[in-house]
Amino acid sequence: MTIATTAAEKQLDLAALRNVPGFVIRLIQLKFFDGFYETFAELGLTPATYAILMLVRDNPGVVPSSIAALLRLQLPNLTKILHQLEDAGLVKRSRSKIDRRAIEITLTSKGEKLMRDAVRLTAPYNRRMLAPLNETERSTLIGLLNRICPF
Amino acid sequence: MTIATTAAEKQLDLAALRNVPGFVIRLIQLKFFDGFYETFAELGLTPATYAILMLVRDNPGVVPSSIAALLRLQLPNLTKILHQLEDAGLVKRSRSKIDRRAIEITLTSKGEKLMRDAVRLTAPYNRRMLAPLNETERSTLIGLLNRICPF
DNA sequence: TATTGTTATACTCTATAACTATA
DNA sequence: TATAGTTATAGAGTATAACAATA
Repeated sequence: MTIATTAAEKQLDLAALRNVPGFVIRLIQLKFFDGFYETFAELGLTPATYAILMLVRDNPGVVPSSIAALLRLQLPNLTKILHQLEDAGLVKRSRSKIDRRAIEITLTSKGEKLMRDAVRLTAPYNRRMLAPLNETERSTLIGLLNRICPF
Repeated sequence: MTIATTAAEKQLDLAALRNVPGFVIRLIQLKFFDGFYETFAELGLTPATYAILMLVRDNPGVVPSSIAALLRLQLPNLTKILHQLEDAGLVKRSRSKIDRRAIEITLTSKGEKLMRDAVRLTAPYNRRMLAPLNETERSTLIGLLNRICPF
């Protein structure tokens, strides 16, 4: 006989952990990541590149240090990703004329097209992840999450 | 002059990303992890070991495959952690008499004491992470999160 | 034949230190 | 002297394959 591996089968007591938001949020985040790859893998996007490209789309000329601070990435790690995105022809890096240490990041037309495709997949993805909630509850959740989001 | 690195300083447009719950949840999760280490590092706990030990506390005799399935850990990775917890004297591993392939995990008295200490820190930690919300909003958020949590 | 747990290993993500060029 | 970005590297977390013991 197989040992049951789901909470329901095993009748595990999860009451304590369910009241630890950090634990619940971690499981939800894993669910969102799994769902993200199911939805966006066909575009070659990861959660990190999606966020970076969307940030660049809405803030053309943004510099790596700003991107890193907002997305909580270390600059060395972001540098590598930006070079990959440049190699893929999705972003352009150009020296700032104001501060020649800084690199201004913008989307290429290929990058813009990719993000248009990504945007089309975003609403269905969000709906699928929040499927257990009705429209009002989704809005409430998004509002509360933004209140505790660190920016 | 220093290039501003916070969203507020740079006046970055984040409207699109704020409406992507997966993105907001990722940032919140990083905040919870940072806060967790600030609070629980003195006890030597990580988010993973906290969850494992709490699960074992409430479900003595639970087997590794059940823990792994619930916490979304791969069994080989959990095996290593469980051996570390055993070496630290926090859990006991004993062969199941029903299925001699299975290992039943229980807390030692040292493990029980550690989790009593951890529980004392949990409520203040949760309150600190949810500080921007009032009591009603915290309950609403926890309820909604549990609705979309995958178990 | 399938499952539990283990070992070994590889891969990704993240973090840190040292360097350059610019300010 | 400090900052932006880069390079190299190390560490943690996660994933996969092969195996022994048991069902």
